[in-house]
Amino acid sequence: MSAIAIKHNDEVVDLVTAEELGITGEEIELDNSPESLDVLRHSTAHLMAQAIKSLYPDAEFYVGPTVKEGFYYDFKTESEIGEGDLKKIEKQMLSFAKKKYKIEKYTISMDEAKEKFKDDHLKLSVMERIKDDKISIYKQGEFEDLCRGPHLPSIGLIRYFKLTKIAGAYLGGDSKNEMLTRIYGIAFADKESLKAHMEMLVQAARRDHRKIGNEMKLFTFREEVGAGFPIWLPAGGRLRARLESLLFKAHRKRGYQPVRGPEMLRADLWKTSGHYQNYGENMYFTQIDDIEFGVKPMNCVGHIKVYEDELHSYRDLPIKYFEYGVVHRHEMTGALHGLFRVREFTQDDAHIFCTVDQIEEQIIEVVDFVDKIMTTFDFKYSMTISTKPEKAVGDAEVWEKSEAALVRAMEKNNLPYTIDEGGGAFYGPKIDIKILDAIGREWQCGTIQLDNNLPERFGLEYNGENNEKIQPVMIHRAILGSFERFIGILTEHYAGEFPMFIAPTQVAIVPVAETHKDYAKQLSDKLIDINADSEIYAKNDSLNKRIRVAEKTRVPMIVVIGDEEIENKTVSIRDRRTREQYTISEEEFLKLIQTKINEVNF
RNA sequence: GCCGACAUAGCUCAGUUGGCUAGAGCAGCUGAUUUGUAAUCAGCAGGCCCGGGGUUCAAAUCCUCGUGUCGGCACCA
Repeated sequence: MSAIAIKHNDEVVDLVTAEELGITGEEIELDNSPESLDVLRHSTAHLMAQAIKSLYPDAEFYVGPTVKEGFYYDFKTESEIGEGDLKKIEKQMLSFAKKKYKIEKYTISMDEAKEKFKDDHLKLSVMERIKDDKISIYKQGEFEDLCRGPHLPSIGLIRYFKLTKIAGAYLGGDSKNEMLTRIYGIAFADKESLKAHMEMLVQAARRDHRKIGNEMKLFTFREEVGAGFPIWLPAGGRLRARLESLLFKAHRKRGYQPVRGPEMLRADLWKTSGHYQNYGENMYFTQIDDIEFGVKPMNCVGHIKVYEDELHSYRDLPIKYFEYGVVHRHEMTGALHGLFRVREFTQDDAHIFCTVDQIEEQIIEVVDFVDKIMTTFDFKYSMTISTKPEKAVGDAEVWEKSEAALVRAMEKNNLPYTIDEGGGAFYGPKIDIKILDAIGREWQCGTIQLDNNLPERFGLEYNGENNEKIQPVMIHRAILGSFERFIGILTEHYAGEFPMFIAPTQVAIVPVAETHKDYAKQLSDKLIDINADSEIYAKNDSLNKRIRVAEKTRVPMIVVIGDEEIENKTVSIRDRRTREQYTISEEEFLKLIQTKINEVNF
């Protein structure tokens, strides 16, 4: 093996550049190390561009970087390119690769470059973004492209790649600009890694909550109902109810009061809150008797009205209201995605009204709450504090105090966090919780936001020690984010194999023959008494078939009941994963289920 | 919203260059069988081929406008 690039002062430099500058460094070989793959994929992107150019001579190219999952190239052509054309492009790429063109490099001045590419409006707009007055050009065969590199010494080294997706993308990532065609691809140093990657994609697709939700009959969508409005089916309803009741208890323990605001409120209120002006595009409005109403996109206003229902003393604070709040948001059609992005969803929403001095302890409590939930579900998670943005409202001192409280809460609990400088909402700083699922994907779910704006707008107050009127701080927080999104994530996280305490059905009971049906029913009733749902598989099918079906429904536990079990008052348990069987007494079995259900407390 | 693809039975999918009564597997129903740990057998039923409109002697198939879904982009208090 020979080097494809070198590492000089921690920077990956390709061989032509190294020679040009007369520098040396640690050799990088063609393997699956991050540095090597980056070079390989970058060159593969160029090879793809070369193939596209030869197939579609009018094509103009924008940028072709490497990304987390491979590479892409943005380009423009008058021809229509569809998914079916990817194969054709791949073939062309291979035929170029076989010619083993060397990848050459030369440098020209910005002015020369502008002259050279004067008919290529995409290249010109790339150059606008470059500050340097020198432009390097990489060339392979007839094809050349301006690029910073680094690249492989020859395209002959590119063999194991695949074009994966074709899509549209706005020039410069701005929706005001024209749309280009983008093709995504992936490349590896060897065949096995490519194969493994493709297999990984298949596995990820198997976990897709839309697919599993359909198989397990958790939820569905219907064209005639409308896009983005999920329908919860019985199995999904049971799962969700379990989650709701666990969480309800957890809130009560922490002193939250269940409340409920109306689904629609007068538009004037949304003007007071600022939603009308700032969020109106995403809201649904209607008229009732000539009065305009807005369907709530958030629950805060309802909770504010609860707060306003009586006078509060500083002795009462903190006051915590929670609600499984159904909200409606007008998401754009293209954004809708299974349960992850819908137009109607239910938040596990709460608002804490407290004094400025209480912020820190409240944050600590919420963060602890978050931790309990996330570890219960085996999620790793990370937190980001977002601070004051340029466009912000409210008192500078309160901002400072609030931000400091968030940071202190993290530090005192020894919690790792990152800071997103200026990423806060206009009304206050926030902590976002990102969860990491079983296959390493990140999801934004929960959020904790400090708000001084709404208390101000609504003139909220409490009586202080000296009977003075003080404005409380409002903390918005959701831990799951929404039941829809969270259940979608859980589904993918567990690949549908939910743990006992939230599974739609805890036990599948399979009676061996018809004579054992009554006993199965009795057992099922006993399970209901301990809050476990079961399903009896007594259809006129072979035992094998019924066990197979039960396995496929992903119930956590299957018990088989026949003469022996009835005689000895036992159950024969079949473990879902290992397929092992063992027999325990009915009493032990019920206790086991009960423990498994109750062991979880947030 | 934008670019591209797709929409056939409850589900997963066939259906040729436009041409006979639109097929299969699973699920469902009926019957036989009563099963000891991953598919017993036979029969039956099931379709406005996403919805309008058009082209044609003839449309699931071609065109067009919607709706929905998928992959991205943009969006995401």
